[in-house]
Amino acid sequence: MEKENSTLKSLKATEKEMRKNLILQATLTLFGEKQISEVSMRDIAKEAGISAALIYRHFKDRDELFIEAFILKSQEMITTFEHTILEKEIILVEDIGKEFVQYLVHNPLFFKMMTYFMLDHTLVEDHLERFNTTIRELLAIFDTGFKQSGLKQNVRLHSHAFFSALNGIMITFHHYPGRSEKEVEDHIERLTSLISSLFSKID
Amino acid sequence: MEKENSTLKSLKATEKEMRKNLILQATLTLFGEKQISEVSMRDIAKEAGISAALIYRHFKDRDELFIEAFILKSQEMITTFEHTILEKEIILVEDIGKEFVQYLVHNPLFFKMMTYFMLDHTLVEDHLERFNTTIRELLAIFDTGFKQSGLKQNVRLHSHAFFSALNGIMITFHHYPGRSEKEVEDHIERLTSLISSLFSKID
DNA sequence: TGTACATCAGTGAACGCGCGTTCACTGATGTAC
DNA sequence: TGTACATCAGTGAACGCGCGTTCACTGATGTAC
Repeated sequence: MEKENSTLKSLKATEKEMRKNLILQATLTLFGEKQISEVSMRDIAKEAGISAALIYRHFKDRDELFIEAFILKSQEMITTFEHTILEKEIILVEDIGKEFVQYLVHNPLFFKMMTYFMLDHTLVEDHLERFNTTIRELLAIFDTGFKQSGLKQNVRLHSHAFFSALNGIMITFHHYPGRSEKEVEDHIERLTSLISSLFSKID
Repeated sequence: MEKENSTLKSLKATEKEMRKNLILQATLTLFGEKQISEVSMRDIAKEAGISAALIYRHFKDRDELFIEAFILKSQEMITTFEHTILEKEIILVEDIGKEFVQYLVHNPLFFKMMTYFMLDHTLVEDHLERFNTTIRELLAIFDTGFKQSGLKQNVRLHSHAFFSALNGIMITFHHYPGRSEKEVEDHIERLTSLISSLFSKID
C-alpha cells in the first residue's frame, strides 16, 4: 500500500514536472522568435497548447517563468561548454575564448537571454542570485584556463576581464549594420582571436 | 518687409526648435529615472508640462522621439570625449580606455541608451544608420590612439576590439550584485586598466 | 461493487489597467485689404 | 483702424488594443467506507 501509494505520487509528480517543462520549452521557443520583452503569457499558452490561466498553476508570475527558462538554458550551456573545454588535454585561454564565442554565436537564444537579464534592472534579489550563480560556474572554467597557462595572481580578475570583453564583442557587433550573417560571424571571430591572443600572452 | 518677415519666420522656427528641445530634455530626464522601455508618451508629456498629443506635432512617433533623444546625447558625448582626449599632448591607448569608461560611469544615462539601442532589434534601417554614424565618430578617436602608439596594421580592428571590450566590462559588471556603488566602480576601473594595458603592449 | 466525497488539472471569461496614437475642437496671433 | 480670414500651438477625450492576472466553474480521477 505504502509503496504503491508513493509510486503513484511520484508518477504524478513526474507528470507535473513534465507539464511544467512543456511550458518552459514553449517559452524558450518564443524567446527565439521575438524580443524577450514582447513574449506574452497568452503567446506562451498558445504555443504550449494550453490556457494562459494554467501557467499560473506552475509559476508564480511571468517573472518567475522567465527566470526558470533562463536557468534551464544556462544549465544546458554550462554542461555543453564544460564538456567541450574539459575534454581537451591542454586548456588554452585562446580555446576558451573561441569556444565560448562560438557557443554564443550558435546559440543566439542563450546570448539573447543573458544580455536581457544583464541589462534588466528589475530583477528581484533572489532571482539575481540564481543568475549570478550560473555566471560564476562559467567563470570557474575561465579560471582553469588561466591557471593552466601559468598565471599565478589575479586569476579571477583576468577571467572577469576576458569574459566581459568577449561579451562586449558579441553585444557590440552582433547587429553590425548592412553586413551578412557570414560577415558578422567572421568579424566576431577576428575580434575574438585578437582579444584572446592578448590574454594568452600574459605570463 | 522681406527682411522682417524672414526674421519673424526664423524667430518662430527657433521657438519651435526650443519647444522640441524641451520635449527631448523631458525624455532624457525620464530615461535617467526608469527603464527606457518603460517611459511612456504620457510620462514625457507630464514631465514637459504639455499634453501628450502635442508631442506628435514635433515627432512622427515614439521611435523617432527616442532616437532623436539618443542622437542628442551621443553628440554631447562625442564633443566631451573628443575634447578630453584631443587636448592631451600624447594620446595613450590607456588614457582613451580610462577616459571612455569614466565617461560611461559618470554618464549612466548615455550608457543606458547605448546598450538599449545596441540590443533592440526593432530599429529601422534609417535609425540604425544614424546610431552607427555616432559610433564611428567615437571609433575614429580610438584609432588616433592606436596610430600614435605606433600601430600600423589593423588599426580599426583594434579599435573595434578595444571599444567592445570596454563596453563588455560595463555591461557585465555595472550591476554586480550585493556590492556598493563604490566597489562596483573600483572593480570596473581595475578591469579597464587590465584590458587597457593589454592593448597598449601591442606594437 | 457502490456511493459519497476530495483533489486537482484545466478553462473561458472577465477585471482593471496603461499604452500609442488620433480626433475634433479652441483660441491666440498674424495677414490682407 | 477695422474686419474677415488663415495659421497653427495646444488640448481633453476617446479609440482600440493587448497585457498580466484572477475568478468561478467543470469534469475527470482517486479515496474511504
